[in-house]
Amino acid sequence: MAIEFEPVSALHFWRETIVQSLRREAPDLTTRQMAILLTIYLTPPPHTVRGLAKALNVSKPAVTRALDRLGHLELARRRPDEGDRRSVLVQRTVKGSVYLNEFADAILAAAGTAQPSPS
Amino acid sequence: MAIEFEPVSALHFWRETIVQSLRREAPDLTTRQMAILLTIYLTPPPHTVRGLAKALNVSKPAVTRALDRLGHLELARRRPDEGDRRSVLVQRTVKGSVYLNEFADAILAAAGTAQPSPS
DNA sequence: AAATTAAGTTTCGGAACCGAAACGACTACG
DNA sequence: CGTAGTCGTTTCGGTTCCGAAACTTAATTT
Repeated sequence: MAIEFEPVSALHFWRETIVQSLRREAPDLTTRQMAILLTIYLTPPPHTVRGLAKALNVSKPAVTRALDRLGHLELARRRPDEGDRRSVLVQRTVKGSVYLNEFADAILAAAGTAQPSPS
Repeated sequence: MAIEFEPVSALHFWRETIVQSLRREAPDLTTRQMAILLTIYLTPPPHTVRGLAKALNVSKPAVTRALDRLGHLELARRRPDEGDRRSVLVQRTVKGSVYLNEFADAILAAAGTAQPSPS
């Protein structure tokens, strides 16, 4: 799928994607929660609370709370670090993979519809 | 700017954009608020509360509250409809334009880094 | 074995948000 | 007219979120 991106069409594309996700029944994640979820799935492990907080410029309690919510939704999972029991390793789940696959589809669909308006 | 989009790179691109906006001092808008702001700026007027609510599949009180916040941030403005005084017309502002221009820049920048373009 | 440092969580007070329902202002219809 | 319908806002009860600071547990240092 090839896209020619200009500022206005970039905004159209963004709008199309988030409007689609508003319509879905999929759980509505905050920006922070989404950033954490994407980081877990897209960057190499291990992922710790402290590492996520630093990488995303967010406080540690905010990461903890986001993980509470993601865990409750079964989109991510906490697992104690056997090597250092102070640490927590954040891991992926099947539901999380499905959720992000569907979200990627929404992005691609939006990229398709937001395109045709060069005039 | 040309982009080849595949599912995983679409997610990388999305992550890059929202992580950038997390870092900014720019006010953090909810998904609904962002959808409303984009709709005001990207689709033809007039924009009313009920129209926005219907277009975005959101309740009217949610639109009212989102407009309260956008108005307080001066990203959008309410103006009474002289023709039908029950209605409110939602209008753009200079700050809103600036905000979205910067956001478009963030999208384009993310598209650049998230995509080691093969062409 | 203290004392210190580190990682993550919990507490605290406050702010923002949500849907459903009630409400006031206004228009349209009979 | 008056009644019904429309539009946007406000109220109500409840949930979620936030940062700062205190706290718990575990590892490291002295």
